[in-house]
Amino acid sequence: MEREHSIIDIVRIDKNIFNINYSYATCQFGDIIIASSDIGICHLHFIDDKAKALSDLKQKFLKAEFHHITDAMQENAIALLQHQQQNHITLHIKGTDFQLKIWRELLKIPIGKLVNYSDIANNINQPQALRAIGSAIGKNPIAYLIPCHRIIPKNAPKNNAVGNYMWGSERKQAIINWEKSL
DNA sequence: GGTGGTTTCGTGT
DNA sequence: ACACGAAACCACC
Repeated sequence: MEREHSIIDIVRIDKNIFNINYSYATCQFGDIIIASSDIGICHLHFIDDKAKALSDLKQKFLKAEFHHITDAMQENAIALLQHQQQNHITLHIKGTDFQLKIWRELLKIPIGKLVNYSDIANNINQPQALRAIGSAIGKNPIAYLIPCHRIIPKNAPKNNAVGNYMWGSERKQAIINWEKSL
């Protein structure tokens, strides 16, 4: 049997994280905060305000100690989202079984490809779970690397739209355009 | 062609 | 037990 090689894989957080490194950066789509445990990237958000971004992060991992450090895992992830390299990345995140299933499904969508919510529903054999899928995608904790920007409503092309996005449809459109131009 | 009600499922409360 | 969504579908206008 052929082993599946993915650039990105997901490990579920199954106990409290004690140490988290975080840093701020600017990428082609805006400012981000990125954080890592000793296992993998645990948080990546587009941000407007650093202080608020940090307090949101701390709120999510109440028992952890935070260190303002840029580590190799973060650098690796930032390089990957700028498509400057193809090293393997581990994401270390919280989620229900259903959410992890959806997020792993999103990781299969190639760069530049757009799919709709029905496609995802059919892929996981739950064609009626459309709204649940929308919610799960919206709760994705790792911006860009889990490519929620590649999911658009079924009639979006006809409406010349890209649908909703946690960090604004304009940014979603910008990311889609950028990937198309690669 | 557009609009509003209905179906449907996972989650947080 | 109940209400809420990053959806889709259908009937109706």
